[in-house]
Amino acid sequence: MATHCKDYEFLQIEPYWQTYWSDHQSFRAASDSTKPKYYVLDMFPYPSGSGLHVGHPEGYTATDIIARYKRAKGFEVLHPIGWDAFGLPAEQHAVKTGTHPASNTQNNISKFRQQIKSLGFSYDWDREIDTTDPRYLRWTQWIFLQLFKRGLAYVDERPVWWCPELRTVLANEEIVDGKSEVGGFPVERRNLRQWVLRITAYAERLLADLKEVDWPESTKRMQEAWIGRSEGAELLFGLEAANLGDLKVFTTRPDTIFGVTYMVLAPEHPLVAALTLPAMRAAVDDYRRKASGKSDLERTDLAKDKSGVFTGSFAINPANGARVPIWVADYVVMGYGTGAIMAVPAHDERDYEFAVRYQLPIIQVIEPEVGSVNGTGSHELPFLGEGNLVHSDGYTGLPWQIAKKKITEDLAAKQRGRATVNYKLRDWLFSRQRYWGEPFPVLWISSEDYQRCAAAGLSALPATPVTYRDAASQTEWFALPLPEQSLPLVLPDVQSYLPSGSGESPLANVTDWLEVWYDVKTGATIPASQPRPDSGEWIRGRRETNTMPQWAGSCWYYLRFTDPKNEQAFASPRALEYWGVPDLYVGGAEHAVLHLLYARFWHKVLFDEGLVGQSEPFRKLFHQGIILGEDGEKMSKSRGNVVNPDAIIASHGTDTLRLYLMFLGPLEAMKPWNPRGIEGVHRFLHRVWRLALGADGEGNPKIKPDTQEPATLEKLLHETIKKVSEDIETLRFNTAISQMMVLSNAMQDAPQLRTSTVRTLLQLLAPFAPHLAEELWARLGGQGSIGAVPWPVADTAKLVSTELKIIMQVNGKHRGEFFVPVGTLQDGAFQTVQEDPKLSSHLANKTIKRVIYVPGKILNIVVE
RNA sequence: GCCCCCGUGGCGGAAUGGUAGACGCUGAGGACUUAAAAUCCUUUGCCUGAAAAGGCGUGCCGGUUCGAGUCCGGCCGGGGGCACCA
Repeated sequence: MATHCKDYEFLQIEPYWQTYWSDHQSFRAASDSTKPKYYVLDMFPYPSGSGLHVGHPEGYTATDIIARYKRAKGFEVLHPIGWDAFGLPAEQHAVKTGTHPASNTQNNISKFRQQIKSLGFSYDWDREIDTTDPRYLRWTQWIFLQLFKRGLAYVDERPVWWCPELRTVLANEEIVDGKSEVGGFPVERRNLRQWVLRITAYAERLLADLKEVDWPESTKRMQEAWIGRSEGAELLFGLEAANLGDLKVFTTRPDTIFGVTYMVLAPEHPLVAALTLPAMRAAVDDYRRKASGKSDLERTDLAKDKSGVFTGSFAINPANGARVPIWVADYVVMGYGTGAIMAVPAHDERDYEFAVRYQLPIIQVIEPEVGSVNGTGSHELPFLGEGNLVHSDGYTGLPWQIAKKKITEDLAAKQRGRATVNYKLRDWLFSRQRYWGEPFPVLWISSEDYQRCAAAGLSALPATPVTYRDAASQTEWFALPLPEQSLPLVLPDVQSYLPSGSGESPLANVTDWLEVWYDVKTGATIPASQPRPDSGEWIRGRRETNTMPQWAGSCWYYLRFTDPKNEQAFASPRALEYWGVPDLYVGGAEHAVLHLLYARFWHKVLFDEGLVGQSEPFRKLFHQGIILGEDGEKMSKSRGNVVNPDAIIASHGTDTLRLYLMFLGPLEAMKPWNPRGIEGVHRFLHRVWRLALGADGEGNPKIKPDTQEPATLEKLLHETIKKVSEDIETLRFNTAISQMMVLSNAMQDAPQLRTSTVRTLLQLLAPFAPHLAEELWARLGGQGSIGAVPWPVADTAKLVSTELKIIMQVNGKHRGEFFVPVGTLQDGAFQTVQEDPKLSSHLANKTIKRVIYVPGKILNIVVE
């Protein structure tokens, strides 16, 4: 038990206790425990080639403190770690070196694992998972099949960002300032066949259920904004060319319909060609060509300078029969609403700007209420505020909200519109043309074969088949899900990791994997190059060459941790029932929208399937802040301000690193690294060492099992127990540490110390600096691991004082202080002041107007 | 442009509307030492003052209150998110 070093030799002590914990399985999370459970989760890392930087241990230390604290509080704690190991860098490395991305990935994982282990976190390493492991990705594929079955996955030609340099498709979020996020290469638009997940079907619930979670308000707001719900109406405008039918627009302001002076179609709108008159054709075609060549970025760059062309056609306003010109302009986008708008320049900034530029009429139909708080009566346009309708036959005088409802209803009654809700949230582009990702467990088969499979009821098929038409061969393909028993579908080896230049992944070149005979009875496949077997029901199929994006594995990993080795299910109902979902989830704010939204979506699908018991995956969420470099800038290799945790562990020990990371400031704050500050906490740990042990390495002689301590120290001890406990619960670790410093300073000054006092300090310190705490605990005769000892409880009887310090103020200014017995009333306190010549001197020659007494705190005397 | 968060000593930061600056770093002085490191003690917001004490002070301006770093309004500065979403 324990090392024998006389000094604080952290390089001996830390590995010793890490081995001890590992040997004793100190952090094993038992699923059959009778204790209440606590599940605390870190956002698992992508094991990059550059290894850990100090930002990683910041969040991990926080959760480790919570985990160790909750164990001491009697909880069965699940505190796992794993690897979000699919990712573009590994694939790029493979392209460069020709080695399989799995080998590079495993090297990186080993490095991360070793680094994380040296930090002494109390993870249950038996539950380590790796998203690229076939035993894991099998269930990622399985969950995809559940989405597929429910009609939440489909295939569509989508204009996607194509990066010629990376030879891959990028998601919007992988593009920064019009360049690829990785490498900074130029990107362009290309239409490619993509898998898309119908997250929009869950938009309403994803929005509504934000009310149920304990998350940072800013994160909830970001998700709300991302989902972007807006209530309005779809309205039908007739067309002068009646044979073309109606023009459908979406608007949030049906109440302004009498102010419509023109219509705008997005350049990609399907009616543009038909509505363009011959005289306008050249200009419109030219405009559309230019618009299609523009990236989204260029379009937004030109936001200040709106442009458009007139088609020559007119629409008919369903409210008043007015003839309205139809324009094409790229400030209207095809992807939102109907891709067409009614323009009301008097009450919309964008329409106003456009109308001014092209000298289109502007009709005001909302007027601010004169004399009201909001309304000044001024008619400056565009007017976006509250008000009543004007120039709106039959509605004039109505407040706009009422008019909005009424006009929508009236148009609906005439079959000219209906109230609708629109979302900014788009369906989720769920495929990548890459090698290093989960293959889709789907086969493309012919229409006839699909009909046969459907008739035989052999697979769980969606209500509507997922199909696509191959442009070259004009064949329609049907997506057949693989049966559960043939999962996992693993990646085949490839000759080259370079994408096939056509936009398909390298998998398109692996003919024997790609083109197969498939036995619908057994789910078996053999290469199509072999003869079709005689027995069984073999059909021809082509595998999907797309792979899933990196998000897939991280959408459900928190569930796998509850039962990571299960081969029958993604997790057993029993494990899911006991562990449920994380009680606390800690990770960076950079995942505030996408990862958290995607995971919530999948979780809700699993909830709808009856597979999980909660509608939300992450009840409580916390974002740790970013640690900046010494220079106050973001840490980056190019700036040369990166702090490597390995170096700190070697020079100061991991307990010091952990403590310092928590002492820097509030966990959520962005804060710079200060190499001198670390000496302060290191000194603190040295002081604790010397407090416990003498120079000989034996117990400090001033510690006695039963000795008299000053009452003030006893009180401070219990105050510290209370504050440290509360601060851990609220993740305010910096103030918890400073309180322990206050206590240890007082203990250092005390001539005698009770053994129990020292032990309690060690217990409070144990979640923060576990190695040192274990060592000193053992040296002072403690039994077993300090982490297993029940957490100390503050004795409230020890917290009360008999005497209170009262601040004396005159007109709110601090003028002195005095002591009174507990329970002293205002008169008593005032009398004390009057009897004290020094205090009462402040009242000389003054008229006392009022006295305010806050018992135990303030006596404020208001004088004239 | 819109939405959100944040501005406190030389530095990181602390403060249920109630002593602003806890705790730590840095600096200064001292003890120990042949010397240095380490350690320990004192001190460290600014101004006046020998001291006692007093005045000023939480980005700026105003307000509410007996009392404001904290609440309200307006500005200035920094950070994050969204970005023609009709």
